[in-house]
Amino acid sequence: MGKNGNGVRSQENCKTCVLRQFDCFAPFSDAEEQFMLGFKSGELVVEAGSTIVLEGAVSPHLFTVLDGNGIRHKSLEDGRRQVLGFLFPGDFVGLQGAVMNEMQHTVEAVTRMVLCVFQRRDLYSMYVKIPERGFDVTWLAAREEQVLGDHLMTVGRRNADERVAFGLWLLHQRARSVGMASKSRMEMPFTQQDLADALGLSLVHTNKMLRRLKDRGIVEWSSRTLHILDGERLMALAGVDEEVSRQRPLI
Amino acid sequence: MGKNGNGVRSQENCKTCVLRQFDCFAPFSDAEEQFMLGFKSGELVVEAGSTIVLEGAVSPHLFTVLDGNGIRHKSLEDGRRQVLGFLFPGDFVGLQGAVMNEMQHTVEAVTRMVLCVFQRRDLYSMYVKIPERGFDVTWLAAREEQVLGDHLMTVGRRNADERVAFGLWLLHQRARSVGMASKSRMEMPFTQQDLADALGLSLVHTNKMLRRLKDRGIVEWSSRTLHILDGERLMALAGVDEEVSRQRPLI
DNA sequence: CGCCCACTTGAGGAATGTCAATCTCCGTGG
DNA sequence: CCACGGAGATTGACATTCCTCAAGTGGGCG
Repeated sequence: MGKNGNGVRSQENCKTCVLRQFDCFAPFSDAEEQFMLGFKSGELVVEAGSTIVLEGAVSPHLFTVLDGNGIRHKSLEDGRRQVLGFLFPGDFVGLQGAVMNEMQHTVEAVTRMVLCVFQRRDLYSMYVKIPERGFDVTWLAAREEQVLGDHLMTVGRRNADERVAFGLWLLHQRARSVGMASKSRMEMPFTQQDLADALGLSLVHTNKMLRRLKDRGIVEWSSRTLHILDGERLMALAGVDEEVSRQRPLI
Repeated sequence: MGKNGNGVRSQENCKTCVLRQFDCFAPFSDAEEQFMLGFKSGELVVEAGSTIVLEGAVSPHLFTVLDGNGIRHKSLEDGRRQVLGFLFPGDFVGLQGAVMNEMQHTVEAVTRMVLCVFQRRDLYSMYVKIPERGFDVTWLAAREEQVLGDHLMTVGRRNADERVAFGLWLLHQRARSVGMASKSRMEMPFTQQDLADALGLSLVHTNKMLRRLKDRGIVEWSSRTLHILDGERLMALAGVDEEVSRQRPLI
């Protein structure tokens, strides 16, 4: 796994991609892999805290997260920040910029991240050469819309403890699907501020709700680790059902 | 314009589609029209209050709104409702159901609506035969994601008067783009409850914010009509810039 | 050792929600 | 023609949630 100067690493085989081990991703055909190899233009490694794409900017790149975590967020002039989503391995980044022209949110690395890099200008040819993959991209966009819909519902209509429960459940769920968490334990890369900004709550109030969840024996979050003490009650409070997560495409 | 029994009307020529008159939609090539004629499977007319697609259901159809208004919303068991968006002519409905398998929100007619109907099973063939249109569908999905992101930002981080200003500005903007409003006046098909549910506010508080906006000479909403009294201040309060709305695809 | 960042906790206040009463249309039936 | 009823809008009083401010604590790292 060679690495050159500015963080862009050399290409690798997509079949052996580290993400392929997880059964949450749909398998690849040979024809697909053939195309994807040409589509992939390199790998990018960024340190924690780096901005990957900036709101309002036009980027020539698209990414798939290979490793690490990030967040997508928007900010108002006065600094109020809304986190739109948390990034995990397998997530596709920058589609908005590729089809519209400009990203309407910022993407930032929370830990060190490794990203698979694509050229925006090649995206359309994918629709022509491998329509199935084009369809997959639409699938991902529709999925993102669904997730944002849930998120909006949570922020708009649930109260603070429900929101926090929802946020923690979501993070745990996502981490588990890519092997970053066990059934009851998760290494937490995000801060309480990140969570608060995702849920439309203040940091202080979020902290108090965490305290309450701990007192109730539902979850405990301390020293960068999240413990799920009572998954059933967490899900009940979050207002979610057990997810029968079918496979999703991986670009 | 023949109409048969249960509200499904006969096909028409897409070039003469009522929506083509608006320059917010990108033009059609002949090849595209050829395909779209085959893709279109009919028209559907529904009365105000009807449900078009139901959360959790699998529908064999996709729609483009030809006339009228609707809302997309989700509800919790206890009745709390979140409006995800307002539907205007040109909007594409049911994509989630077509690519995933199940809609995660309900779509409901607020006025009498006319919809152009497509078969879900034909969608994939569009990607194969007219990749450009497949790309357009992705464009629409990405756009929807962007709009939901703005919406989430508003609900999560703006206070009540900003939210109401944002909601009214958005409705006016959308209505204008399809000729349903003048620069300072709009026929309002939605209720204050709809707006409140979109903004994550109670009906009562939304009403009080409307009162305040009226007292400040910014907007006035009475007897189903919205008057924009001071567009500049409305936009400032809503925290938006003048939209340089480029053309968008019409499916 | 000391600083910085994330987290924690309490106190007080502002924003928003809930409840309840009333009003204004507008359509329907007598 | 008028009485009635229902849906949406409006307003005031009061309750609650959540935010802001302020003052910590605790651990990691230079």
